[in-house]
Amino acid sequence: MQAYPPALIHHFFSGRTWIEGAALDQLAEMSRLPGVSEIAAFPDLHPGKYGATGVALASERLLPLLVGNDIGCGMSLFQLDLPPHKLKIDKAAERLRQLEAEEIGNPALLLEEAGLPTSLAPDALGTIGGGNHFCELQAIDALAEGGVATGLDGHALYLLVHSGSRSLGAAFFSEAVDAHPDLAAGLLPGSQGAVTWLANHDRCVAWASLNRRLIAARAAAALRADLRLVADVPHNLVRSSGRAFVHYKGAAAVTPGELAPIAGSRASLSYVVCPTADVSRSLGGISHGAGRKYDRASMHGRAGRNRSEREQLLRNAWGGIAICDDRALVIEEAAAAYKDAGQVVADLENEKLVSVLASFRPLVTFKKAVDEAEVEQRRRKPKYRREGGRGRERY
DNA sequence: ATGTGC
Repeated sequence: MQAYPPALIHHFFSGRTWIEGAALDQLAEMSRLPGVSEIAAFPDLHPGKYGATGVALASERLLPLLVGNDIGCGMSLFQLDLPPHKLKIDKAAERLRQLEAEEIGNPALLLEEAGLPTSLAPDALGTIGGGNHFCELQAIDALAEGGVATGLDGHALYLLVHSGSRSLGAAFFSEAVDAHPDLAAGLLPGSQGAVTWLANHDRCVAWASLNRRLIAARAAAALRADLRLVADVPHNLVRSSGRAFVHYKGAAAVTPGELAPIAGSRASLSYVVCPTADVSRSLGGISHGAGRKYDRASMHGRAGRNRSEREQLLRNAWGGIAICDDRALVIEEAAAAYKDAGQVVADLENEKLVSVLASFRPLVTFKKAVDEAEVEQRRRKPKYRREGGRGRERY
């Protein structure tokens, strides 16, 4: 095997930001992957399954493991034609609870309009998914002069949507894993494996963007509002740059001058920033969110140990509420699991990668609502009931 | 992240 010199690792975070040692170890491992020339690490850096998250990485080989299974995942921000002063949070939450029951139109037609095959996971369109994904109703907390100039409006409500390619990216990911036993070593440019993965990748990026738009359209319909797209920025993808592939893993792939959302947590502020020309120093990447401080498993026992604590986790300091009927997810996504997005943004600003345009407070965070129809169907056809009585009875 | 399942 050919030996490569380890890649240059650039840190775009300060000593004030908590960075887990395991993530730095992963960075060092990633710098020794074949073909890697340069790595940019951002303040939301944290350990991930196939390498650290919060990273942009340039390599002459394609490294699908680094992008992971949610190919095309990203953040989109929309402005609503609703003023915050009229908002009744409980009423809005009640309406948003029905988000995924709202019509999205003809999926085949929507896919066709997006230049995608009509067979591409049409039934999953407009769904949020799990994990850290959400659709959040927000109001501007603070607005810089530069924010006003870009059309951000302190007297409007906003929707921030974080979602990806659902089962589609996962299917292409495992397809690549199955086809290439040595996928960790990367795919060579122009190889059949690289061409196939890149084509699937491009579809996932377009599908995920469409998905976020449809989630927002559903939310706007539930709120009886109209909406306009402010920003749409993916953070799990690859971009070609000359001879190199730049891999973004939990790092927003930005363009100088084009607005980018940086998500806070369920109970802390989110931001909209304007990337500067200096992002050429960070491989065109910036942070995409606050970044995890504690992994999902270690949150159990750390937060939400009893019912009243869990109920508290659904409320925030601004009177906002979260809709999440999944008890484990409430705990795993507690604000305490995340770093402070304000510190993340301060580091990026200090590195001259961005200017901050506005901060946003969370009012209603839609994560997961129990589908009553589905529950009812399961009740009729119990999954674990068998004729022969093998296995445990569920009811 | 994932219809998180034999």
